[in-house]
Amino acid sequence: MSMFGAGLVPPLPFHLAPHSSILDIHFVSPSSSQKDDRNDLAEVALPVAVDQTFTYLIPPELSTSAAIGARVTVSFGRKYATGMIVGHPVSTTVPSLKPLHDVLDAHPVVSGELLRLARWIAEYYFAPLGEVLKAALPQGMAASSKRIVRTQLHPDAFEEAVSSLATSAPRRVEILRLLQNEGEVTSQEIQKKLRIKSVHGMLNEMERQGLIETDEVIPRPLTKPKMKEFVPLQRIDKERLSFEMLALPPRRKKAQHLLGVLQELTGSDRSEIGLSELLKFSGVSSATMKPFRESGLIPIVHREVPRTTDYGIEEETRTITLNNVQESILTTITARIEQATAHTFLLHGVTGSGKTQVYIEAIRQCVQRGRTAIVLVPEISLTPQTVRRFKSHFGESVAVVHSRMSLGERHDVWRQTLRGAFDIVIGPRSAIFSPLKNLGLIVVDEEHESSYKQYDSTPRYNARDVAIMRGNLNNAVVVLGSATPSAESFANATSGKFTLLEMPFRIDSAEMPDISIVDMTEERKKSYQRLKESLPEEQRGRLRDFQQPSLSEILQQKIEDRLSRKEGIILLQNRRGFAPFVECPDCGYAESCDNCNVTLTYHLAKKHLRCHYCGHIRAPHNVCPQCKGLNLKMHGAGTQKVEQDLAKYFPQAKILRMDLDTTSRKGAHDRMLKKFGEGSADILLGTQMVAKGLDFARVTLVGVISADTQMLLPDFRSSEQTFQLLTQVSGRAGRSTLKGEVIIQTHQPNHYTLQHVVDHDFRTFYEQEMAERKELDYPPFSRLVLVEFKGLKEDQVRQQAESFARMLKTANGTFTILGPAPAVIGKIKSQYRWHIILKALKSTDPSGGNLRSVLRKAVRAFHDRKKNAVRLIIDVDPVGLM
DNA sequence: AGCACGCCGACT
DNA sequence: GTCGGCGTGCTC
Repeated sequence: MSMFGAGLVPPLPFHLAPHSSILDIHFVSPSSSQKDDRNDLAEVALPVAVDQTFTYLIPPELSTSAAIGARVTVSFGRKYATGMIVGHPVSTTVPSLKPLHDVLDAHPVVSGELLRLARWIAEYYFAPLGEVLKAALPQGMAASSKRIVRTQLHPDAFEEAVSSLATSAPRRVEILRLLQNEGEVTSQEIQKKLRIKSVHGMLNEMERQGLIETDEVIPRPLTKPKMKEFVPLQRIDKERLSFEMLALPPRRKKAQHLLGVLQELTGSDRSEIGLSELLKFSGVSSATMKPFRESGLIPIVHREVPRTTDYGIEEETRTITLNNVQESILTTITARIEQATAHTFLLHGVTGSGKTQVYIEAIRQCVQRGRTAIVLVPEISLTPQTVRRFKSHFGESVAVVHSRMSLGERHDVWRQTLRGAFDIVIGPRSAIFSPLKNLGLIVVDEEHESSYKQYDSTPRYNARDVAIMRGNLNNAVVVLGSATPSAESFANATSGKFTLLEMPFRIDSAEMPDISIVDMTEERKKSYQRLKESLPEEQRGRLRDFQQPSLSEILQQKIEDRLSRKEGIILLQNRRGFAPFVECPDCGYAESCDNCNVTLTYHLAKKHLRCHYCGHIRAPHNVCPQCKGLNLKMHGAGTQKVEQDLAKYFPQAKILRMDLDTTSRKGAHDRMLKKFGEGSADILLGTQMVAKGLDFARVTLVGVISADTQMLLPDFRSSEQTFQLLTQVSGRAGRSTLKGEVIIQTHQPNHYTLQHVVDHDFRTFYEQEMAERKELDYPPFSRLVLVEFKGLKEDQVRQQAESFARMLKTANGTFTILGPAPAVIGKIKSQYRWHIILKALKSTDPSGGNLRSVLRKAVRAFHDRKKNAVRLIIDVDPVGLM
């Protein structure tokens, strides 16, 4: 059964077709309502990689609870799976229906609006509806069963079985021994520990022999909700309270005080207080409390609360004074919120222009009008600093979701949100699915960030675009904010699809930093010359080993200067490890990964080579394996190399290195930022994570070690991403009265991207970038779909890709087909990768409808062919083409 | 995806 | 008979 009505044009990319009505795709035509219609069928979406839903029978005892949007467990194949009811078909052609096993939710956990959003995502991003819904729920809510294995054999019978199988069936003996040691194990654990490939066949055979028993059990990962005690102030008997206060002996000062505090509280407009807050506030122990609890004078109720993290003291004031620009923008946004119609704004404000203050005030306006708000932020910038800012303004009514939270915490927050406990949710990508009712505003901060796009698993959605769609469905206002908007969004803003709001100046009249470019090719010549002159004639042979220092002379001077003035320094090197290449200068051999087509990076701490794609680790060669030469050399510089150079030049400086390797431990990221903010470190050196979302007044120097790493990548977005990153990191400099300065090192000093970064000129960059995009028909002039083929055997991958391309070509669509060709990185984790890039011009296929329908047919045909040792991945609006 | 089922070949 | 490997087809 198709999830969508047959023959309908698939959904159009909304921000290009703002008035599409294609969302009304699921309906039952009135003529079909006959008296033989059934009412005992449920259409269930399951998180499996097949593009269809499944029909189940609703047993009478579940008929009242089997509502659309409720989760159900069902028998699926030999397993139990958790799915969601997405419809109630009135008839079916399925010959044998299974009944629903259970309904897990008394009330729907996905509203009609969210379900419609999920359907749109499924259709637009070519993902099964069940997988979309799974992504929209907290982890663990859509679990499928595991096979639990145990043995009930009597010890004597057990030993007998073991000895009789000892020679004939060694594998079974291993399984029995494992069960003996561990008690119960899952089939996956057996597979992993004993490295058995086809466990299930073996388990089935053993079950038949009576050696073991197995059971399908759905794990219950949901932790117990956290309960808290509250004192409901309205239920306190005030007269009795005064009476008992008088009755207390005078020496019981603590108790007197406690009751006094309570008396005051009952007179306030508070309706309740947490017991722990009450005790803390009145400075008494729970022992003092005990008799009152027992006598019932102070009533206690237990209630579920979310596990909260302490984000520290509220530093900021609750009131914000907006400048004129901010004020007028706020008025514009508020007016739209009041209209309660969907509308998208692009808020383009330079770094330090006070966008967050506008968000906060807009949210306040929204909440005051009884509506709710979602704030999306890139995960990396969801630091305690950011969170505290929102917490201090909205307190208990804001829920925070971030990656450092446990599954239990996230689950609690989600449940509470569903129940209506929050007006505001702030979180990364997945927070766009927050079950808020009466949504009025969605803020997407740093809308250009590629982390909004889920690129590594289905559904491959972009939360920014999903936000716009959710805004449409909920009549909510969407505010996309950025100092460096994506070309797509800016094009939509100039064409009038979005409303452009601009904040061209920094607040509090802080100045933009001075940015200068250092030509590293010149630097190289200079330092080579200097070295040559410093060496005596007979030692000049050593110049062959000359390695350019990672810091130019001028950057060194500037660092020296800031160190002496005790001002903060941020250095960006967007590459981790020590050296990204280890090569033999004699024969050209380069250390590369066995599983991936990439070079290995040398890591100093462990003195090993590491693959940044698959994690493969091995020791470096001492002798070139190709020519037996002894001259293997390291090239390029990662953060570790820069750190080493810094330590050499500035032995007295305290350096914090922040990259994936130093922040993998929980909380490390926050601790480092805190340390740097306090001034107990001088230099913050790191990958792009130093560029995002931090705001330290003491930073007056930003250095970019190499602008080239990203800029020269073979990807159509590389200029744009470089511009964004450099502008962003530059914005870290000089955020207060101290003027900031930025030094960018490059071998491409005349590249247009860098020139516009220096001039703080987004507009001109944008125009030039648009010209480049137009030349090659890239977005926003076209829409792209990346079709990837992946498999262990290259010839199969190539063949599948070629036949897929032939299918597309014979369909004679109006779009361009590039490839198939091996991907830029031709192999990752031992899987060969081939790509087909589809490009539909907006001028010829404005809705993308032609591309979608042709592609859908080809995908169906591909899956019908079944011989699938090759995986097909469809990535709509990909962020990168590599 | 996850699993069953069938078939083959090696080993015993 | 046991076990691993591989291709194919299905899940309401």
